[in-house]
Amino acid sequence: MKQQGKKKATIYDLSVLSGCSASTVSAVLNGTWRKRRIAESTAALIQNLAEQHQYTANLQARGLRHSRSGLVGLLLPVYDNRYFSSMAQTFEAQVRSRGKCPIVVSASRDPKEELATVETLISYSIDELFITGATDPDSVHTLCEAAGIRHINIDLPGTKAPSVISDNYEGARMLTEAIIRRFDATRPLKPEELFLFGGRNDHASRERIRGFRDVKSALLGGDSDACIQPTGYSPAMTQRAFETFYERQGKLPRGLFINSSINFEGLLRFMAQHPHETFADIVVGCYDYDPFGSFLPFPVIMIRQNIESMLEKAFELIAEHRPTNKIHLIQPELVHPRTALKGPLDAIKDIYA
Amino acid sequence: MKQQGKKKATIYDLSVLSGCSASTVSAVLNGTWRKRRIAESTAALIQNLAEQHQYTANLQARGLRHSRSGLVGLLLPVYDNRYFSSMAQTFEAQVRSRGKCPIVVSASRDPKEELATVETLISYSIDELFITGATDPDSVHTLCEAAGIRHINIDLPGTKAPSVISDNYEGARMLTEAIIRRFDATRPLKPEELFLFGGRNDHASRERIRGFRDVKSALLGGDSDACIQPTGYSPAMTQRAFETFYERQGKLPRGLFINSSINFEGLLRFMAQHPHETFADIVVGCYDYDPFGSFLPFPVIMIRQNIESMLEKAFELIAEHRPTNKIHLIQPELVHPRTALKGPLDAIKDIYA
DNA sequence: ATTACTTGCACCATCGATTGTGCAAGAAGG
DNA sequence: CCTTCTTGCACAATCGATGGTGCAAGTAAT
Repeated sequence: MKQQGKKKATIYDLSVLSGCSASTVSAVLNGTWRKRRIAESTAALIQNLAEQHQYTANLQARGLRHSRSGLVGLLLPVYDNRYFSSMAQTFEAQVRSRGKCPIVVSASRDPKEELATVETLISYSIDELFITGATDPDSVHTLCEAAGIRHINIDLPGTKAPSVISDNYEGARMLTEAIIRRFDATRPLKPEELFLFGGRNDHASRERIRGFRDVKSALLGGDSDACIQPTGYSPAMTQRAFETFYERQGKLPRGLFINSSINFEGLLRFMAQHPHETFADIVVGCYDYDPFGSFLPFPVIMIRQNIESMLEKAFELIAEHRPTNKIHLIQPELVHPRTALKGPLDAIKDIYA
Repeated sequence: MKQQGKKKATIYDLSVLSGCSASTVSAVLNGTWRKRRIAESTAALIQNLAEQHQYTANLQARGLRHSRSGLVGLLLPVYDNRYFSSMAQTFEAQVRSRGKCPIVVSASRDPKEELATVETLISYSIDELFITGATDPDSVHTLCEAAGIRHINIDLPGTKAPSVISDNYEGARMLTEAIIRRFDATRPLKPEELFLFGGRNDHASRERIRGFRDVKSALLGGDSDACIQPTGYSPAMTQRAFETFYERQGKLPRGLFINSSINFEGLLRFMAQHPHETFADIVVGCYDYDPFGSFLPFPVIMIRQNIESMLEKAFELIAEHRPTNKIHLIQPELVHPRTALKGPLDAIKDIYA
């Protein structure tokens, strides 16, 4: 009974086969048939036919009719690091558990790409959009608004849409303090030995920098602009910053606050060019958690953002009838060196076969 | 001129505004207007209106008409590791460069979820589907076949659809040999000191295990089944395998072949429970590349699968009119310890602002 | 037997875009 | 002035699913 290579069966095909009208077939197959007082026997007949012919609804047609698609989108800047890939993984699970279909797309932190991508998603009548790492959240907001699409910002505070953000200020404070305290009282960290690398002029970076400076000057004093080295979210730029620093100073700072795991990859590239000894005495704090990063040969303290809670809260907010544009803060977590946390992959069953 | 909160403009709205028919509007906006001999001036008028009213086509309607959507799908098992997240990242870039819209979904290595997800994608009339890490590629094939959707397997050899796979056998050979040669001639690795952890009964694992055994018995002799410890693709299971081994032997094997970075995370969890000294003398080979993994405190040799080449080849094959079901092998690359390779993120421009 | 419901389903417009076809007005040619 | 093109566009069917409305046949009530 297979339709090999043929077109897919439609309700019209089943309508002819069953002798019923297309609307009856439709009602039976989308579950509204009791409401429409279709006879039990008719329903059974049609359901059998549908199964035999492997009927599946054309969701574009349904979406066209409903102006909704059942799709829920997640807009990411990139996939290829543990923060965003965990985000995607968790998002998928949560959307599926709500009976919808998750769609993940990335826009490479390119404002044009972002808008084009969002327009495309809107054109497919996605029902909801979760936005994270957008460079221009307010323009994205404008598009969604115009199309009447519910949307929410994650870890980026748009002024116009509700947002769930990680408490970057507090996280940075915890991390900075942990770095400082990690040093022995016999050879404590001096103010000119603590630097921040990475980040750019986005909200998250600004907050982290603020937290870093506040704690640094409180505990060590001697704060100056020189200890902040923004490099954008680029491994190559970050590597260059380390090389430059090293050339000038002949060594790395003993205390390193790295703004994200992407920037941390810049340090890896630097490491590949220099012997082990270069890193004998350093302590790294990285704002992002990567399980492998936690086990490097020097102490790496990490901040794990609470992705599940952020998404959970986001789903909650987006479901509200009239979401307010308030900003919801979620606390991140400090992760000590040599720690392997469970992640979204642990939720996946993998029967060894 | 913004349509704030209103419905989106359609060709009918523009039809009324311009005084032209909807078909004329459609032709102008989809670029076929020259072919339809629409006057230059009419086109300009309509294009202006479209811009003023922020017209964007309803892609569900277009897709319904065309039975195509412009979407290209990638089916992943999971997002949250560097192999698959790199795959997603590279896929996105390649699809975009071809003017289509990439859609990435994961199915958690669950056969049911896989089929359901593919059915959903088919229902949206996706144009092409790239499949990787599916547990049941042949069923997926059957669905695609029935719907007439071009599809291709990546790193998993379906018998029924064309496949591009990584040369897992050769990769495993290189990796095994590199592990063995890493040991000093003064204290060479003995056959009972080399173990393989991870993997399950899928094609990739089988090939890797085959390569491992062949090289091991050739170089060290004394092969036995005991040195293969399959644990599925689960960090937790892998950790348990290490703990069990450690309890029994009082130490880890000096040579460790780890089947994937997911399994490597099991080793991280084990590491968290044991002091540094436990790992003083070991050499790890991991089949998968993770930049952070490459810099752990002991030598980690990794295999980087050539994702760009695999996808490139896949795009080439899927574009062929009549693709043959042959299997195309792509060579992976050995990565020495302490190596930070460039990745797909380097292609992303990040102007520091 | 007449009125009043209930049951079970068919009819048809609709969502927005696409495209084959047809046709009027004007230009060109005889 | 009468054909024959060409130009420029309108008409209407179509993709597949949905849901409001209408209506015949059957049942119950008076």
